[in-house]
Amino acid sequence: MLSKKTKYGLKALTYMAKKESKSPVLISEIAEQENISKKFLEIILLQLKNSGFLGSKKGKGGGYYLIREPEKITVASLIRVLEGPIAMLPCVSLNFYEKCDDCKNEEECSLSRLMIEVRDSTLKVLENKTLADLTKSTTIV
Amino acid sequence: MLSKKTKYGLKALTYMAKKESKSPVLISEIAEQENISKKFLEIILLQLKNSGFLGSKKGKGGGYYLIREPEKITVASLIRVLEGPIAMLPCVSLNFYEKCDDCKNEEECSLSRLMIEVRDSTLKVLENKTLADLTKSTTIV
DNA sequence: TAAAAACCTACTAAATCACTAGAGTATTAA
DNA sequence: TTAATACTCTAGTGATTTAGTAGGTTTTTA
Repeated sequence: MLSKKTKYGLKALTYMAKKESKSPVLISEIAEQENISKKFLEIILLQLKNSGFLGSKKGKGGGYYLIREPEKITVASLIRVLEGPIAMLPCVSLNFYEKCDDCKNEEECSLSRLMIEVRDSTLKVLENKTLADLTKSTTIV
Repeated sequence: MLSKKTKYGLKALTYMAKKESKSPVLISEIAEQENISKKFLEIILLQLKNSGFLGSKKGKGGGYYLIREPEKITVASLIRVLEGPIAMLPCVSLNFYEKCDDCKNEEECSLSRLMIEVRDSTLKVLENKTLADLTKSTTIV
């Protein structure tokens, strides 16, 4: 399960990507349009800025803006920043690997092979979807 | 991420499935062999019993035993009992559906189509893997 | 009847989640 | 230069979940 933070983050970015104009978008505008608590969204957008996805401008006419093109931002990379690992177990995570403390040795673990399979099938989807894909209307598909 | 409860549950069941003999297996034996806290494992196995995967016998010579054949128990069904939803968002879960409170209407949600895709690719793996698959050695594969 | 083993009740410390309050700081338009 | 704007930072909070622990009860078998 994704946390609300991740869900909100993805929605906010999608909202920003949908707007063609490159002028900064207000936190409050996104919060209102997407039904997200403004204060909570502040934290999320700041984190996305600190991880290099967003830029910001203070003062009147300010707001947040995408730094890279939506086509170049994979959903996988966003989930990793907002949520953490994508794998179901830390011991099969590519980016957040942690050793199992209950396993004698990893090669013998009955779960790891399966969990690697799940991870790879999830990544196949998430690494190939970008922010740009999220902006496309879903109703017709 | 799966909770330790789910991980332990899957490991414990795999351990039981690996033993050919149909005689009951002790909680303490599983706990020791799989490095799981015995008290915590009690809770887990009880839950698996209450959801119809295990039977039990009290007193000397007692223990837990699998009710169905390992080949007939999908990993997906176990995760659903131990962990809950497999989907990344409640609003795209097949078995634990919950409405989004921030979405105006679900058809327009930018995330749902993607999350359905992730769900289906995960299920494709988990619905087709059984406890019997988990008992097979992973080293040679 | 004694030991074994599952079962049950209750509790807990720590972490995480989903926020909220309020002050601070940088920018810009008037 | 002042006032408004809008991001930034610090701090805290209530609810929930996680991962257990303690200790006693019931049932079964030898």
